[in-house]
Amino acid sequence: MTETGKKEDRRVRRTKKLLTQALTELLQQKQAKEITVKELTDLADMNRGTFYLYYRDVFDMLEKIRNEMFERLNTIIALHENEDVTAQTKPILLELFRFIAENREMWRVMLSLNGDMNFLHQLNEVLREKCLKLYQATEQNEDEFDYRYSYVVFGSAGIIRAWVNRNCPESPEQMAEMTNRMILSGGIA
Amino acid sequence: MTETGKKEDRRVRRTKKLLTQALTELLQQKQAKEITVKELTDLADMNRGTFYLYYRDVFDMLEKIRNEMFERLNTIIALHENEDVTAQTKPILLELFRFIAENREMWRVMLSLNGDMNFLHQLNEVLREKCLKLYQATEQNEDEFDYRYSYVVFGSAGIIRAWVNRNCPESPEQMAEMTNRMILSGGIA
DNA sequence: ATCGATAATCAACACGGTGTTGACTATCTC
DNA sequence: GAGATAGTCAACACCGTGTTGATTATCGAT
Repeated sequence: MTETGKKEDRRVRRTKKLLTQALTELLQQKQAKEITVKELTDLADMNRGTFYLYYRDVFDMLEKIRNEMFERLNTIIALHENEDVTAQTKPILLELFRFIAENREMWRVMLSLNGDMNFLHQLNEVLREKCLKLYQATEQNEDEFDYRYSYVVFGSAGIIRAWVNRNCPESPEQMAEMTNRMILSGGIA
Repeated sequence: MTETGKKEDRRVRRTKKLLTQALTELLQQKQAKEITVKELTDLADMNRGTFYLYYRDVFDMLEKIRNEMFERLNTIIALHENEDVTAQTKPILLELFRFIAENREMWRVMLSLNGDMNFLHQLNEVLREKCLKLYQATEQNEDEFDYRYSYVVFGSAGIIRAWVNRNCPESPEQMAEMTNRMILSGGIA
């Protein structure tokens, strides 16, 4: 998707960075739907027309940022392609929580009240294949898979949400262990 | 919140109903942010000004509909106030899934791509107290409660989402049993 | 240091949805 | 039937949008 092949012009990097910072700041205060291009560029202190050089509107910008994050997430997942899915504490979970901690502001915003269902949906898509393998390794009741899978992925999103909302006090190691435990042994009992 | 004490004028009921129908229809096609008051009232075949008699904008309308739904949900939950939380298949879960099936269109929209994080958040709030009781009955590790609770509620939301997306092929009884099982015995194993 | 390329600025524009107004007409409740 | 109130209609100023062309500032590369 994104042409990261050639390094961008310094001015372009600067502009996108300023806009992303401004958007992140505004998303702490209000929902994306309430954010206008005008106030975004006002906050970033740049001409309104500059915004349209890179994004169609605020939601398009949000989508591009989201895609960039999931591209990186996919890279991480791909590195664990041939991993033993029955291992006790999954290294991939640890990597996931480390990645989240590094980008905690964006994850917090995305999973917050002002967040985005698309983010949850995309998270679902990314983890689907991975879950399928885990599922096949444990030979479960087949027609329930969609529900089990939805339960696990959404539940994990809930954990992540609670974690980033508290600004990640626990270590990624703790979180990976806990999440793995909940996935395997259930939420309550 | 909403003054349901006195019965509304027939004209008011008609107007709100038409607007709600139009909104539900439009939400199947596009996101809330893309829906204008103009096209909403055009579709409902009424004067644009009439909309402003009851709602500030499209999102305000969505919020009022959401609140109304959660009011009814709270009523259901309150009826199960003194219930044995250690029972095998929880009657409250059954009631929940029946309620969802009756309002499946709205739940589908609310949990869809075009949905609303506020809905998830409000669902969290409503089920928090109930989960607390369930938790206290099983005497778990205390400092993990927030995470366990988030996992269970979000996970359940995932199940609900998958269910309404398929237009509820399974019965509420089946779903209540399955959800209860996943909450107690985990997502995978 | 210079030069060609291009990013960013600025002013200006038409467009369309917004939210509100006042006068009217239609419909409801009692 | 009478008084109250909901809905209609036309009109209004307002504001953000998305785009334009001309100008200036900054970049990367030689």
